[in-house]
Amino acid sequence: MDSKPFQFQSIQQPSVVDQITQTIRDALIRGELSPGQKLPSEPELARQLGVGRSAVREALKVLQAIGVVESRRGSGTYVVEEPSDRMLNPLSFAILLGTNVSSELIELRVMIEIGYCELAASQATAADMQKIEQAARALENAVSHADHEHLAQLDLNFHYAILEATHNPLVQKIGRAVEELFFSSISNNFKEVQNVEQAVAAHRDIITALHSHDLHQIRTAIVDSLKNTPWKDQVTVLRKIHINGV
Amino acid sequence: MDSKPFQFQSIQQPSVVDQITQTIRDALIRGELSPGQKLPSEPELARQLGVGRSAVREALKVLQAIGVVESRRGSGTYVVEEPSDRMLNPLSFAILLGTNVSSELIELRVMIEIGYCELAASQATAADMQKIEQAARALENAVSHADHEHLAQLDLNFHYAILEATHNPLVQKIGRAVEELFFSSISNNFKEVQNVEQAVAAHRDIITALHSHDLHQIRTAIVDSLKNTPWKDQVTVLRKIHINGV
DNA sequence: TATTTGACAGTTGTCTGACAACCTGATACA
DNA sequence: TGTATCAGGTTGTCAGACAACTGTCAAATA
Repeated sequence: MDSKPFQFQSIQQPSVVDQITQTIRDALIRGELSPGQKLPSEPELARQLGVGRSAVREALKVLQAIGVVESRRGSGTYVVEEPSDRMLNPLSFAILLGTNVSSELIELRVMIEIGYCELAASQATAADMQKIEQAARALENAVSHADHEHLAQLDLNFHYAILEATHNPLVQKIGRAVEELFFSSISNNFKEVQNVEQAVAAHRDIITALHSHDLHQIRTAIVDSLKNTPWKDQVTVLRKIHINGV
Repeated sequence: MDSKPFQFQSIQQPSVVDQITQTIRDALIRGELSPGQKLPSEPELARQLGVGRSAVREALKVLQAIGVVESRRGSGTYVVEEPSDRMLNPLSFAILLGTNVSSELIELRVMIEIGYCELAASQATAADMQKIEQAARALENAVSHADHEHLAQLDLNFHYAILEATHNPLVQKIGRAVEELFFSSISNNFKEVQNVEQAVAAHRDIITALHSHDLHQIRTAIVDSLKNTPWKDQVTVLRKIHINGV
């Protein structure tokens, strides 16, 4: 007889480290730990939980990477006061793995960029707009005498300036994460001067659009700005996005 | 004399663990490590990088928590094949930390929701639309005989259905993260039947808007759907967002 | 007195070594 | 051929050690 043996469901103990992470997380949920508060020291935590210090450290390192706690050498480990920049960093990892810089990533960029540009248009102060224009000029002036990496950074700065005009840290973090993903692509794209000039022109269009406060104008400016890229062949995606003759 | 002392710029070394994380991250970006591939063993990594095994372990634990790699005891550590769902969501920690449903979070939600709804409108197949309508009906039918937690889950499902219609895993992931953040708020809001009914009506408007493929209609449907919420008082934010009489 | 310096205990960062639990593939055996 | 056993490698966890750093407080200094 070749009857299959009964199959048990694989039982898996959560690792000690995961349990520690969970424990601290639960303490946060229950409000037993509040922002700014200091955690027990690592040896103390190890003693309380009956585990080794290494396990505690690994757990804390995870919480730290996620942005929940912050360790200060010589002082202690604290629950963060305000969500740190790192909080959304993992997002870029996820993005990296999920896709190979493909049409999906571009769709995401279009969506996010349109979103934060509209928000920026509605929230920007005069000073914000000045900074944005300043960032645009910086790229403009550097076109002739700067390597493509530096130029890409200036391009990034332009988008960061817009993000700052949203006055929304959350949106800024997501926006940054998305833009950074394109850095290397942009950098390579800027090896040819003509592409840089196209970017400069696109930036100018975006600025005008921001000033206009007109949704359609903003959208077209963004979409156009992304048409002159290494992924021209995926413009199909872009076309899919603007629906109503926008 | 009370001349101010010279001020040095604070110099800070990134920690060894962070450097390791960065190193592996870079290898991923450069494509030197592809999904499914096995990493060197911990002692080997420690040797190659000239660091202790603890540091390597902490770095790997971080990458593991983020969902980038997966460690199999007795076998080795591998780059994950497909981004796992158990990847703990960094965003959800934000809400634990007193970043409670603030105006910023709502802005983000409006931005993301409008984005993915437009994308869904352009990409949805007939089957997708059917699933969306089905999800809407599920909530509708449950209004009278279900607790508010269950109702909130159904509300969530409706948005998930829209997200699936985008056919973009990346957008889905981000969309889910954002929506989940509002789960508890939604849940509480649904304690009163009248609010559920408003949500049902809003869903119907959204479906109509999706069918229409009209940008303006989609935007207004989304914005309206968010007006009947516990954060009515923050509608100012919403008003700021639609710019041109949309 | 007011300020700086120095010593000290406590904390995190990192390394090393050790062992248990576990997986995998090869080997020996029936 | 198919099965059981074994050896080596790998991760999970612990323990101990030391360096680097921080905050505190008393002593020395102006």
